[in-house]
Amino acid sequence: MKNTVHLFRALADETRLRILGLLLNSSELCVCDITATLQLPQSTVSRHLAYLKNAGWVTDRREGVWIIYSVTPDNEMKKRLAAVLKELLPELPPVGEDIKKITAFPKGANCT
Amino acid sequence: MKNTVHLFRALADETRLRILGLLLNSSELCVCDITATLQLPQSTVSRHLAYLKNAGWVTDRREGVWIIYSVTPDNEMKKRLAAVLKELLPELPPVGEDIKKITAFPKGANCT
DNA sequence: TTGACATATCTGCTCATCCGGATGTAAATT
DNA sequence: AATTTACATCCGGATGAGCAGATATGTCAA
Repeated sequence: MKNTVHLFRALADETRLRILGLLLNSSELCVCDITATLQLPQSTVSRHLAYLKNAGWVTDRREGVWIIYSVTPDNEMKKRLAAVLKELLPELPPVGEDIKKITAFPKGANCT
Repeated sequence: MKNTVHLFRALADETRLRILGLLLNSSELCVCDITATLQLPQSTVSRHLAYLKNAGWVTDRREGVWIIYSVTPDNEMKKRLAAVLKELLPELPPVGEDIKKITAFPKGANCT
């Protein structure tokens, strides 16, 4: 139960919904691409990614210099919710814009 | 977007998930039945119901002395989420117990 | 109209979370 | 080893949410 509450609390924030919107539609992304897309301080993005990771919404893996995040629903509740979010989040104004932005530049374009 | 955040924030609380679990499986309930089932102070239940109402999850109507609450998803996001919650919330320990409790006594049994 | 009960709101407090700059850490390249 | 790049964490302040007791409102019944 506490996990479920934590799960929803992670969704109760605009920045985190934008991040999830991006990740659900891009399969995986590094922190710098997300930061560049959202136009927010890197510390803010990093903190929200940590929150999502802690709530079990995303996992990260290192690939050379970068740390790659992706959505990995590990139970039925998350899977079902992820499906709904993937479909409906892009209809929200900021998320739709974000997705357009990130598909406009090639992967890794914002990392040196 | 702010509505969506508010929507999820309403789900990020154990008491409110329990209330939704009850309402989704009982179609409609008065406050005193909910209070009796959850074994929480009436003011607490009332506050959370107001929160759910404000977030657009439930609506209320007066019927004599009682105020009857029910879940009324008024957009696609809420409809899809409600479907997931109706199916999966009962699997969580407190919600499952609550539903058993409320089906055990007849409607209105807790109101004078 | 008065009393009793169901429900809502007010109140004061605590605690969690948010933010962005600054600083820390880890890996990779030279 | 030193530097650079990518990312995480710490700090201090501000805001907002949660809580439950106390109080108010509204409805019915006598």
